[in-house]
Amino acid sequence: MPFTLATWNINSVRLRAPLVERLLREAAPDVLCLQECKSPFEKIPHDRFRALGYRWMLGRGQKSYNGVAILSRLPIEEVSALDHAGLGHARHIAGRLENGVVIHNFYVPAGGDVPDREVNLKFGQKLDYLTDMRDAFRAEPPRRSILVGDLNVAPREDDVWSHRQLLRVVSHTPVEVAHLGEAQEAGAWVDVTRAHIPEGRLYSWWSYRAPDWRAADKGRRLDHLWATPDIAGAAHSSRVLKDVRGWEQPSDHVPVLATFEV
Amino acid sequence: MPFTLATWNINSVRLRAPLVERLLREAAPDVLCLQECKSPFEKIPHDRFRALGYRWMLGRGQKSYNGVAILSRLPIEEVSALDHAGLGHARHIAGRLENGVVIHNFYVPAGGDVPDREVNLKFGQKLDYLTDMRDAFRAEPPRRSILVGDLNVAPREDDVWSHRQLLRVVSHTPVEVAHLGEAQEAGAWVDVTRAHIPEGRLYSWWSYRAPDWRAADKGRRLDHLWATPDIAGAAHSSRVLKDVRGWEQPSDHVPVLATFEV
DNA sequence: GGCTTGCGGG
DNA sequence: CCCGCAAGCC
Repeated sequence: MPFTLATWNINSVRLRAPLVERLLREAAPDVLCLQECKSPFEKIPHDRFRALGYRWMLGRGQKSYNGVAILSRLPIEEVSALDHAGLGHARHIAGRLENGVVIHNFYVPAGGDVPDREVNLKFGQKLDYLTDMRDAFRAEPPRRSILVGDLNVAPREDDVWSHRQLLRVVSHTPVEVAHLGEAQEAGAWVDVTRAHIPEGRLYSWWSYRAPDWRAADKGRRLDHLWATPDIAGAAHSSRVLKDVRGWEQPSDHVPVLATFEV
Repeated sequence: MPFTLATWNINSVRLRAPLVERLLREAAPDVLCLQECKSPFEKIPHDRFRALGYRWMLGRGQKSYNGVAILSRLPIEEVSALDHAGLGHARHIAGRLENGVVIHNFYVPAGGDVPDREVNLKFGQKLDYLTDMRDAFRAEPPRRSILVGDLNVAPREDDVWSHRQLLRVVSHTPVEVAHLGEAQEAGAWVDVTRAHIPEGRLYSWWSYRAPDWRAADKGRRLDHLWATPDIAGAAHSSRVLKDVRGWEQPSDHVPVLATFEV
């Protein structure tokens, strides 16, 4: 049975519940992974999503920050909720579908402004978080797994609007790209999105600060969809829903999707 | 030439600029007096109102609190901006139309929770404000004048949903009613609204706290429209636009209007 | 219950 | 530029 998976940094799931509903209606993924819910888990309006067929919801929440959730119209059971780097943040949830596929939903720390762990605690935490991801995948190599989320790193040159201008901007610095690469390699994760769309600039995030986001197009690909090699070949139809950035009162991120024939 | 005057506590003129525009379109008063603009005067979006024909705007503003303005499609010139009770608040503006009629726009202090000036500074300031209004009208008796605004007192028994239950609630206590009465008497002000609608309960404010404001109907008449005797007889068509309380994202106050044949 | 600002965070 | 708070006020 094929299933479609989507990941979306929603930037407040309560404020943007109508947008979530619209995505569920229009793109109709079987599973939707959300980040930056900015809500205690109990206060996520599951009823509104259940009414559209999404009977299952897993996640972790906290008051004002972070928060991840998995909405699903396929049965899914919680597998883990990891606290990498010991931050005590709601940044990960993992669930398993009945077909045995495990879905990891991550919200990697943004890392603050200055890309120097000596002067910016948050940058160090981001690197530590990615290191802990790597170590966890080394300790227990994932199988039949999918990893999605806002990883807050745009690894490739064509994942940003200007490689040169962003080399010292948090999200595209070489040290972050290296850390993300090690986490990816440790799990042998295949970048499904780029496997399907290997050429050309591809972004999933455009800052709120540029009002003419579409014209300027100064985006970054911060949101990722990975799979382990044993199921990566079953994936197809990767897409990044750029138009969602133009919806009414949008998130600054857009959904990234793929379909798996498993 | 007849002209129609409206008064409305807007509770943030910037947030509710669309509602102001709707009132200007649908009720089309010649002059609209606003209170609780909650905006520096320069930041009031006069352009949007000018586009509807309201070329003149007078007022006083401050950052977060208070603020009064007069929008007009008739020429109007500023006459005064009084600081009763020495509070340094933006609570009064007065202008004169070309026909000589002076319009006073007041926002009387709400007065806090406890109706006792010994324990509640704000209640004392409210009484002092009303006393200063009285004294100013005694010192210079108004002629051909209109006074409107949120006076934050519901003077009559049928100006509140329950006279008995509100006797010790700020806005309807005997001492406030007496102070307002002295200010009214000092200017020989005619309560135009009640001259035209003498019978029955009449409210201009419903708390935000009751979600079922229309069913419960626990209102108060805090917003007033007065005129001096020399022109009060020229007034007609008083109305209180109760439906405005049901508009999208409403103010807790509704507009009060009258037309003058002067 | 809803407005403002200032804050921390993106 | 936009989010969710925490205060203070109405």
